[in-house]
Amino acid sequence: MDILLAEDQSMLRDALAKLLSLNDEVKHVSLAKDGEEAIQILQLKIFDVVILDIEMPKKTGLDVLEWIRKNKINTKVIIITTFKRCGYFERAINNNIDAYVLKERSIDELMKTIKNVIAGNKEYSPELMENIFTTKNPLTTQEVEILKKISLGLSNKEIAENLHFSNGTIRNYISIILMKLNTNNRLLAVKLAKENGWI
Amino acid sequence: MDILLAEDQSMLRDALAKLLSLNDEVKHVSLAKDGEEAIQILQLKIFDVVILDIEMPKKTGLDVLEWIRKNKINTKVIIITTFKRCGYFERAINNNIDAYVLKERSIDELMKTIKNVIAGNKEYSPELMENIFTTKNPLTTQEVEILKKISLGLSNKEIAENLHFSNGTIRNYISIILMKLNTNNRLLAVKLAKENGWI
DNA sequence: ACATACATATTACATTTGTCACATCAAATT
DNA sequence: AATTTGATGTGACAAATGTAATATGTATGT
Repeated sequence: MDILLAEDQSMLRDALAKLLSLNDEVKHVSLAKDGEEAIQILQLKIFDVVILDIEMPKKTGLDVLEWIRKNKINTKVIIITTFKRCGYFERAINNNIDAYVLKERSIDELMKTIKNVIAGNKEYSPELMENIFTTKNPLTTQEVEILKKISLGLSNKEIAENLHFSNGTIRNYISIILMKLNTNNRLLAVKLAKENGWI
Repeated sequence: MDILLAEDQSMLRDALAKLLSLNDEVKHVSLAKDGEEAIQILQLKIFDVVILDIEMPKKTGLDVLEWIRKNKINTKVIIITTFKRCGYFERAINNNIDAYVLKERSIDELMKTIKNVIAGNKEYSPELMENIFTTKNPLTTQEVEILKKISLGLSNKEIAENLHFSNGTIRNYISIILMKLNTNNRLLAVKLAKENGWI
């Protein structure tokens, strides 16, 4: 088995690589420290399995997943992440992810998952399956865009200039965002959206 | 060497434990999944080195460190963390930490650090030493308290009620906070303070 | 062709947030 | 005893934020 492992936290990347290599069935483990590097490596070589962390600099694991599917790279993809963000999970599912597991698992379980996806099976973390239908992101792309600006600390006026809208339009959008999220100020909206992985 | 490892993320805990155990000099690695568990285990057994993650449920690694020093437990303590928060670092230094390293290191380096502290040396991540003097928390305890409330999304009025002050007083405090942090709205202040580990 | 939805904008308004100057009182300092 | 300092409060104001009703042009569906 040839494996590509993309994970930004050196210690975990290093540890996982060493432990995976100890396994007889694993031929070689390539490493990437961010999404961009992962994509570069994927263009040079074929892997049986690609293991992606989500939150990485440059490009996220989800970005890499989308790139893999768009370019029809023939490989299994496993997402490993700390975060129980349903938004992340949803996006992964939409891109036909093979396995989605939380870092709350052990290495042995990860090994099992790897064999499992190579055998052609899917494997989703059950904790996430539960919530998936209840907490779907209610915001449109535009609204998400605006909420992201808010989360950076921009004022309405700044957002308006930034996105080439009138101040009033932005205020309207924000009003709708607050209504949808059932919050009554921008800070709460940002907090809620972050907790759910929507921004 | 007897080692206690406290880390909430199972995958990393598991991986680190396995790799540390592979080393001949390591006799046994005990595991804790949060700060509270770590303290319990520390009451039962003596360790040469305790390795603590900071952000854990129940009690943080810094809480455990403080407990160790207060109870005069004879052991070396290493903090490993993802976060370059100077506030964290400051608190660790004040409690006579033996080593403070970022998770951006490899396992081999961690092993070196362990030997190093057992030999009686200190080891601080150099990235953090640079900033420590430049970015000291300028806020008073009261101000931090208020900023925390803000970060939860409370309005001025709510904070006032919550802390038994007048609305105006809270506004004054916030005004001072914004001035100190050189920001012009509450969201930016929260963002900045979080990035620096002040709240 | 017509109705509907969508994105954008305007206006007016109420509320919240942030600034500033100053008041009060108690505790600490000189 | 007089002064300074710190914590708390007030009032007045400007600016930002949030709400709501409504308008307009474009695209979409039937």
